Amino acid sequence: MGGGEERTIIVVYQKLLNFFGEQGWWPADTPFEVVVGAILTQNTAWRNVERAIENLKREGILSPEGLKDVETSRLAELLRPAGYYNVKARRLKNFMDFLHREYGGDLNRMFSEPLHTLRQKILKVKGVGFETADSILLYAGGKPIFVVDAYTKRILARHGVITDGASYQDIQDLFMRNLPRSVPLYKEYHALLVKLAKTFCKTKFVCTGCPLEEGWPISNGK
DNA sequence: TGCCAGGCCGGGT
DNA sequence: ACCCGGCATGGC
Repeated sequence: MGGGEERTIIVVYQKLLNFFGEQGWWPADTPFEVVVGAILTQNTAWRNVERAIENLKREGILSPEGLKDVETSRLAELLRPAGYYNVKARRLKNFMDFLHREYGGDLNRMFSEPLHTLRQKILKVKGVGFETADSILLYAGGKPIFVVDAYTKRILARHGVITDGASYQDIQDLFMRNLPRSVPLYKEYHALLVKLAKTFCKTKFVCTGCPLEEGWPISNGK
């Protein structure tokens, strides 16, 4: 680590971008769909989230009004393929309550709030933790905040950049103090880490063919 | 078949 | 300030 920290963070990005190319995240048609997807993808395979979102679209309720008005039990049934459907129905409802109560159901109004204020408020919504909040802020709101997920932790830990005990804030700070404050960069970097994990880290313990292994900046850099 | 997936909450140390 | 069990479907 030491003085190589900044270089490490940037070199990893360059390697990933060079290897995989632009990812163009988040996979959604609208900012509202990003919000819904961020909650539904909690500890869940994205393919299953897509099915649930398809259900919401088919029923014509993928909107602040639609999700506010739908019966929670019916919403849960539509979310079934995404798993944890009772929990997630409640969490979507919680966020809708918040959105309508504070901003009249208008995402643009919500995102007009200053980043730090908004982040604290979103984190108070039951069912929205650090990753979900930051995903919403970055990918739906275009706010400059770096998203840390299980993949990010696993990849950094495996390559000795962090220790297992590193907190969300530790890791987020690591990225944000070593990168320019750029929304497109934050978006792309996180997307590339997910791409890397999905491609080469099939389980928590196996990581074969990882493009970071060759010439890993920790070992060669310095 | 069992383990895992783009977490989070509530209760217990 | 951590640590754990619970929540649930679909893919490999």
